[in-house]
Amino acid sequence: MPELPEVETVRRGLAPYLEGHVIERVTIDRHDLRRPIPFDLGQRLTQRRIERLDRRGKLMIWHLDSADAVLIHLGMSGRMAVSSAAPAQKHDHVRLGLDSGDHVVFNDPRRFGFFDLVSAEALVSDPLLSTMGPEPLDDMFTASYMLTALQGRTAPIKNILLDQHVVAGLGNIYVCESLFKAGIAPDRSGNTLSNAEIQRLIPAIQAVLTRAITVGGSTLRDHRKPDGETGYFQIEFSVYDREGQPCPNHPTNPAHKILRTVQSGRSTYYCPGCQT
DNA sequence: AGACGTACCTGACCGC
DNA sequence: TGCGGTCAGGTACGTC
Repeated sequence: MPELPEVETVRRGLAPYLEGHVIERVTIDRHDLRRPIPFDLGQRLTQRRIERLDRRGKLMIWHLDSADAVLIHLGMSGRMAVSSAAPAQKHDHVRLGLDSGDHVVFNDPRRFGFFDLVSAEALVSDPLLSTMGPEPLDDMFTASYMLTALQGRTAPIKNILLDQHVVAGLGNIYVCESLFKAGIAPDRSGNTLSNAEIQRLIPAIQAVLTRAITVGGSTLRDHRKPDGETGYFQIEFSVYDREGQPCPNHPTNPAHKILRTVQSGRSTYYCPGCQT
């Protein structure tokens, strides 16, 4: 699930319950996530105040009143939830009790995500964070940056946009949707994109992400806002998971039926009429 | 270096 | 109802 809009939705949902509050109790269910939970995480988190919630790509970062920061990746199936008091659920790996009486839970059935605690020095050299490409909604993410990034890249543009080193936060859903909006076929080699196409791609990505954040992300199966509500962007998908359905731009034209292909083992949805 | 296949893990869904 | 196969939003690693 969780791509940039979902992580941003979770961050915004959690912030009012967490920022300024003190962690009083830490319960860990199991340590063997994609990154092992540090054995001393409970000790280092207890009595720490959460100063600020941040996000970088698909990573959520909690800045504390200590030299540590919490790094959270939701993987494929991760969720965060806040409640006044709810019974522990299956796959609740980390549970925090706050001074407000609220409980914050990290739940991840597939354990592709992680809940890590790193020092300030380790944060800047973190293998994910230190090599991550620009934030797509930042001024740094421009057509000229992308032109350089695509030089010499023969891989399909779909795969390149999934590469977090090129641009942060895009996953399968938002890459498919952005390429549709930009009118670019997903199997095009990166280095064959024209200037005009790159000029369309940047604002297309930004528009798709911005709209998705506005409506709380996409809920296919797992994604929930911290209050348990679903996101709503899946209602607005143009191509993703819409194989055989009409393209929204040309609903009556049979040459504009959404197709599904597989690229590097992952589903790609696109309109063969609109995307060339 | 870049591209590609595979592995990690659990749950949902489909056909039989 | 149960079983096996397939698929899923992501990243890391080995190989060429």
